[in-house]
Amino acid sequence: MNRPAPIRRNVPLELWVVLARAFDAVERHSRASIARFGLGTTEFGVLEVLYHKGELPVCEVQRRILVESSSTTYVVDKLVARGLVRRRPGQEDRREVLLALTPAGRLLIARIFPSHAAAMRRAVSGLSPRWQAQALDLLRRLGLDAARRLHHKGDLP
Amino acid sequence: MNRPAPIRRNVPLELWVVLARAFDAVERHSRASIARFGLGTTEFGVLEVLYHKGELPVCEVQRRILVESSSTTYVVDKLVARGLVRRRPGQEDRREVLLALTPAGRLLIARIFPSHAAAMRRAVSGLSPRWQAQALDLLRRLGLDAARRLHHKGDLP
DNA sequence: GTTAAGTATCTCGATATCGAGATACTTTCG
DNA sequence: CGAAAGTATCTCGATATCGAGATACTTAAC
Repeated sequence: MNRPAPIRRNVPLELWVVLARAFDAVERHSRASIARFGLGTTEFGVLEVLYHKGELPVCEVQRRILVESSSTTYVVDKLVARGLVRRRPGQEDRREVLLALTPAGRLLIARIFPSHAAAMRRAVSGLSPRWQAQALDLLRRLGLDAARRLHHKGDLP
Repeated sequence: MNRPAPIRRNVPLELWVVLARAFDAVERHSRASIARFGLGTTEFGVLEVLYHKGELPVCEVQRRILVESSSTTYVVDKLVARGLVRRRPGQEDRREVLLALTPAGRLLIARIFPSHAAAMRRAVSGLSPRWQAQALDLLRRLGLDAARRLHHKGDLP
């Protein structure tokens, strides 16, 4: 009935599993925190990036919040409808649409961001600051390399 | 033009960002690998857990693949329709529905799993085995603690 | 033993996300 | 210049996922 204790198993596969689990658990914290303010995580992401970076073209926002372009349009539509974000045609590059917070949007995100940041601090507080920094470094390397490999087509034989 | 080098900024928030980015990048590898076989990641997840654990009640499968119960029903419906999985009423606990692979399902997952595992090995190969083990440990601690905190209601003030 | 609370599964409606393709503009290069 | 390739955004249809609630069964409490 017992399998013969696969001591050092498949580390890469296990790493993928714990990565997914950790992301899921932390993301639930994020989702719950953001839901307090009647926003979805993607909507919050747009507000937050505009809050910290100022006016940006849609494509720049899209790259930062990790959703496809059609979803970005959808979410921005909702934020514009709620009067939190405004669109403006790009000046130098007329393909672009520039996004910025409205005063109402700025007010909202300024009010809720600190509380959300605190929630996220608690969410990752299972690691001490020292280990958080270590995890930060490892995850950055892992993510950058995996992203780089996505373009190397040779990977799927 | 340069900001004054915010040397050690908000580590928890940055950790959350790189966690999300790393998950996204590795998940794209997973998705691309699985798409080769005409399956979605959740469908693959069900096949894989039944392949490695044998017959299981729906709730057990659900816990492992990290989706809500209604989505599990939806995905299992599709797999049953394709003849890859079968349902069977639970014996001891008659609330349960037991899931198991059909011969066709077992054949399929046995055929594709090794190739997918290889793809995931490449996806996380930005870290050496030593650092993979370190990341595994940190992510496990991070995930378990974050999951534990989800029930502590005191966290959102 | 009866009731209450808990758990497992499923149904149904709502919605967030995706992917393919359309359009408009920009950059590159012969 | 002018064509071709590349990029930014949006539209539209399809679908995966969720959340609330319904049903059936089990466990715990008294």
